[in-house]
Amino acid sequence: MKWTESFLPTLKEQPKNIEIPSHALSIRVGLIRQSISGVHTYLPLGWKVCLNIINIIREEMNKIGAQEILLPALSTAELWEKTGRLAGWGAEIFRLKDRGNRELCLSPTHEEPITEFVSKEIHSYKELPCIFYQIQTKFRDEPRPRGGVLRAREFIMKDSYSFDVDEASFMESYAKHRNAYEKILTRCGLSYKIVDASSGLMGSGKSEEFMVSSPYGEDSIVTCKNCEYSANKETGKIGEVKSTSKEQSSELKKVHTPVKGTVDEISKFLNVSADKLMKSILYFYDSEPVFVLLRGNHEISMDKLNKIKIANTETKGTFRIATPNEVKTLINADVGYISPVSLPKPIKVLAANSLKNSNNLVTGANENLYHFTGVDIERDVQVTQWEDIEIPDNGDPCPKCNKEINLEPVIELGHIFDLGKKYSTPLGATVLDKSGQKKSIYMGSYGIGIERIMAAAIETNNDPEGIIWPMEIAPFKVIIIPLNISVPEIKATAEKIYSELSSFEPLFDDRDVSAGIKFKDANLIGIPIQIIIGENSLKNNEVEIKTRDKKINTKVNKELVLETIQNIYKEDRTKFKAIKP
RNA sequence: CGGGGAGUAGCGCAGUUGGUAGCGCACAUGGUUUGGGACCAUGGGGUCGCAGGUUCGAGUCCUGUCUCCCCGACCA
Repeated sequence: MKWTESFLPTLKEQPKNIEIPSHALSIRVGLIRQSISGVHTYLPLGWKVCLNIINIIREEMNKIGAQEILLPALSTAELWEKTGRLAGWGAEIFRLKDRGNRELCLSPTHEEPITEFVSKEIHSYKELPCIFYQIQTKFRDEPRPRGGVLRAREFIMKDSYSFDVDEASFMESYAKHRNAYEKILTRCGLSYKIVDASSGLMGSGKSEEFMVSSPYGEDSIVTCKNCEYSANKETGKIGEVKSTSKEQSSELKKVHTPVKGTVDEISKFLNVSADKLMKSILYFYDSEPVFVLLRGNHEISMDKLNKIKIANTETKGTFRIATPNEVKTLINADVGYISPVSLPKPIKVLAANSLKNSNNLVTGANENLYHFTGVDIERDVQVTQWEDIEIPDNGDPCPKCNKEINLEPVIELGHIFDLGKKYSTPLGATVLDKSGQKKSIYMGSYGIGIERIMAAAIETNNDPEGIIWPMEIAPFKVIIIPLNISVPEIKATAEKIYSELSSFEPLFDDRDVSAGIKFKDANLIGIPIQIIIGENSLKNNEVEIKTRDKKINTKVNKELVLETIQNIYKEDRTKFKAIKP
């Protein structure tokens, strides 16, 4: 491709109001332009990168026997009602009406449409296992899009769905996907972590996420400094606190705290650290009030809480935080001044494991503007149940080895789910098994974000001058830079090299502009290999070959360019193979 | 949804007590340049986010509204 025949709008200036490096670079390099909040146009260069990523994904999906299809983006609201997800997605699902006033939506994901399709088409266990995938635009009305394509309202996802007769067979489909995802991300030049995750709205069982470490990531994972343990912050377990020798318990005392009842205010006022505060939050478990106790420096994990069954109740209920009015009525004090300590009528107490054996704590005194100090949880609180209900924090003990864990921000690139029969049962996707029995199909779903891969690749491969594309997703592998196109010899050499290298998708910077502009642009766009043709080296019949990652900077005879480039490319392939056999 | 900020040329910005709409870059034409974002000359480009209002007169003051960005809440 010749530069003068291409649309490559690079920007010299940093776009204003943009904080995230990959976002700013995407704009400066001319990969994307925002249309409306969270919705983007892909320019030729950006789309080329997306297509490269898509090609890798296609190859790896086809290798595991998945078949590509294309489901519609539009579906009826009714379909989503059948699985309860219309309400589950809430405002995040884009909805519209057709001319016949029928309620439609733009699919945010495709479990429902694919399951409906399969329910009509697949009837026998002999047709299973089966994997369908598609690469398609998804629509999610995110409350706050950010970071360019990192969190968008319209984005491209490869989503696949596996259909198996039983769990054992599903496990194989799942393992195939897990392996394919590892290959995809490795080929995209990313180093990733696979962590246990919360399946949230999507699934019912196990799920795992593919994460890339980045300070601009919106998710967090916990990893152990000592062992292999890692998980999403939401689901990460907290180990049992070591029974360290506990300090002498002081007497329970009621103190005047004429400040707001927040952890910050109270810890500042009493000059105690947040971890010495005991957060007491009133919830309703169905209709029964329950105190939930946390350490002051910890947050509750709703994901964990929702999995807990309160002892001696028959069925699993749901938790709902009490309203300020309900708190006032029940306790006669405001939120921030309540606790289960010295309550006239007892309320069930669900306490976080991290509070075990704790003493000299501060908590609400059930009277506005008063707190207790010297609380010993064993002595002063009737805990009915101990559970792991907190979001882990830096320094908490690892659930596997009890050493310290570490919180780390990450970008989520992929998420794979064990769906079980969550969709097949309500939508009637069944097969007849060997004995002629009707069985709901065992499903899995697997998503990976195309633009997020692009953004993550930029986020983890850039320097102050621009992007450093990983070879396989680079929009061009090679850029040919004749320093002065108006010198006939330079022009002729450049053109010759350009045609020699056609198999490497070279970009030929044939603009008649100063060398500085060409160097800056080449570094900004981040094409992996640069071939520089200038008068100085041409005197010795040589041209310069540099890699954008600065590892190679050499001069070679102009007849040996093709061979040199082939070697550099081969070397890069070897690197890829070395990471993942 | 809460808090903060911003909308003036394609991009980045200035615009004083209300008085003819500006600068840099980019763009076009001609010329000089050509190893790290060159130079000279000339030129095109704006209903100042939108709608009302005050005024002889509004980019500027008032009211409403839309959009975008940042922090938080929420969220595969």
